[in-house]
Amino acid sequence: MSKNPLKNIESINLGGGHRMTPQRRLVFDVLMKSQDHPTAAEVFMRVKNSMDSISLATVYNCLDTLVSAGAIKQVNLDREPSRYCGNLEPHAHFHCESCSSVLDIELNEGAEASKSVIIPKGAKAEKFEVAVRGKCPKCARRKN
Amino acid sequence: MSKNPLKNIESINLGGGHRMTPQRRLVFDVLMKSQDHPTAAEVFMRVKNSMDSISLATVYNCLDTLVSAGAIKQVNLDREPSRYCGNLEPHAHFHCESCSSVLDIELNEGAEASKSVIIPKGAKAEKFEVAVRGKCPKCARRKN
DNA sequence: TTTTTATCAAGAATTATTCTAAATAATAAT
DNA sequence: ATTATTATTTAGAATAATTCTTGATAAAAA
Ligand SMILES: [Mn+2]
Ligand SMILES: [Mn+2]
Ligand SMILES: [Zn+2]
Ligand SMILES: [Zn+2]
Repeated sequence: MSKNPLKNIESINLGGGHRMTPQRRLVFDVLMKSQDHPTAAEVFMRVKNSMDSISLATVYNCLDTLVSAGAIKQVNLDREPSRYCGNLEPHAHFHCESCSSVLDIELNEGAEASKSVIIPKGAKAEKFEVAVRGKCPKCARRKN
Repeated sequence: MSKNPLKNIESINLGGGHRMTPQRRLVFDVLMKSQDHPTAAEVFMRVKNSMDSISLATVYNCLDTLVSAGAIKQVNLDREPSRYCGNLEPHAHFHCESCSSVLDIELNEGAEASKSVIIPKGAKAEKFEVAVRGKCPKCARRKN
């Protein structure tokens, strides 16, 4: 069973006069099938299998549109290229320091991240993000 | 009272045959005096007041060296330029979405961020980071 | 002093991303 | 159905933060 129960892109409303297009559909589909948080360049390579004529600029455009529409998420690690995530469930990310892979991690109900920090008086906190870095299971078990 | 009780750079050991130099001292001093998480370009401008001949490349080099030595921290927000922080106490960061300022926020003792996520079996978590984004007190009170 | 090593500075190179402009396609208006 | 409007795609140029290269300088070691 896939973690991302294949959402039908037809059901996704992009809003603001945005059209559903073959390119956007393909980019979205790649993300729904991916568990590994691909970069724009990786999405580009995967989409090219279905549509050889697509350009990298279009992939960037589609990713931006889908992120704005809330259909996918953008994941930023330190100084590395942005990665994209098709898992819309609330979750956090684990960044492996040796292989740079990104894993979804579940949030613990009851232990909210919002309770771990003290928001300054008068500030309006809108989003809490927890990131963990370390070694992924694969890299942790490797000797050295 | 400053939040960063002016650490004497002489007392900082950079390790690995790294020398203390006037440039590194100045960059460090700027960070100790700053509460606002300046970017490399901002550090550059501030350091130029004391040493007009310093170059941006050197500021980048000094910042990297100081970060590696653990004398300062690097703070990365989404796709924006890196910022640097002289506050070595454990703390988190609040990113204002309207003015892009970065504020230190305190960690709540007892409600650890590590408890809010479920680490994958076999992974070695080394660092937990909580980031909050929203509107800083100044921007929140402004009538839109 | 001579040799070695680290650092600095200027500018070139890199790289992820955004922008520009022209072509194409979809939608709306007539 | 034609025409006009608007959105989209594409290739390539531009941008911007950062890193790299290289030739001085300077400090430390021999
Ligand atoms: Mn994810
Ligand atoms: Mn800070
Ligand atoms: Zn790994
Ligand atoms: Zn603000």
